[in-house]
Amino acid sequence: MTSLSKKTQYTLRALYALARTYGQGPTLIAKLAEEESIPQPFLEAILLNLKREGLVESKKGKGGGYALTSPPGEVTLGQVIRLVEGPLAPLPCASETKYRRCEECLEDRTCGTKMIMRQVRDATAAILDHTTLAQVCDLIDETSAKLHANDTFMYYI
Amino acid sequence: MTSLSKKTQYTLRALYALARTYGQGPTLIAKLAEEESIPQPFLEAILLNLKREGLVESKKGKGGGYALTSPPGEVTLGQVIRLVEGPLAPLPCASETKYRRCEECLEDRTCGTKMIMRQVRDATAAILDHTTLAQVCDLIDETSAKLHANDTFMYYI
DNA sequence: CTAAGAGTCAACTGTTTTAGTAGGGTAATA
DNA sequence: TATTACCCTACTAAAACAGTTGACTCTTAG
Repeated sequence: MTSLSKKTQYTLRALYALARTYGQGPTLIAKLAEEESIPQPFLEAILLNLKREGLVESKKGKGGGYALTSPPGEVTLGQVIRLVEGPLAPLPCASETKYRRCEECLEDRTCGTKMIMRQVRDATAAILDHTTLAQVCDLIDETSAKLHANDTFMYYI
Repeated sequence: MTSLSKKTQYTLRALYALARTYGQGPTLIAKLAEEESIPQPFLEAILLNLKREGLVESKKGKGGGYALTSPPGEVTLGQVIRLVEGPLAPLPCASETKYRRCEECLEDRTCGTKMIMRQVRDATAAILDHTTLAQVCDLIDETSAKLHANDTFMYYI
């Protein structure tokens, strides 16, 4: 089921970075690509896509770059992943936002797999639609802080 | 994220069918393929794989066919999906059963995406590892019964 | 008003996965 | 010993993934 593509991982990493500099002006594609180790032309395509979807805005010319359109606390992972990967549900017929009848189940209403996958979708959406970029950044900071505290502590043993 | 392949859907359909005839002797590949609308050579490969993993057993010659190894109440969807699709986690580094360090996150311990995907994995596993073939068959029967009751009811309005 | 900075865009390419097909081999039973 | 039925390898077409190429256009400073 490994379903998060590299593209989505790149997208999320780029957005975490933009979240951290929100309100401080635009960031260069080149800088983002460098710092997050993402092939620059690929990142360009990714950001362009996010721009078309309204998640980020861009500025051309000197002092240009990309920035989040909304505060990081208002962007959920669910939104982002849906933009890049499509529906969260493991099957199109189990999707809430983009339901598409499944070619596989002849009797759509009594497809057992579908009913269970609907539960999986709901559980996944409950997590991803309530987790924002800001929360992820905080989580990363907390974890780093704890790790560092432990490392420091180790030296004293 | 649509991550359930046709192969897995076929596998599950075949297993539901075998679950319904558990204890009544083996079922022919040809019959399974016909009834579940699965290309027979593909189904053969699927069943062979399940056999290697110990989920089903086969008998050759006249009166042969395939049957579940264990009672349908003891086989979970989690087991089956892991066999066919691999780990339930959206990222290899978020897997409990088959952890594999992620090439993408330089600092594995502070990867935000990983931490959230771990939550998604846990929620998914909680559902799939507690749902058995028998439960799915029951769910299908109940749903069919309700649908039929409604259909009948409609005629009386 | 023009040069440099910086994003925009279409089209192409190599690799991997998916969803099969083809065709013969092997074991069990009547 | 013929028939039934599973076993196995190898091949392939199409789609998805992970990029690359190269030309283009807009913005701003000087």
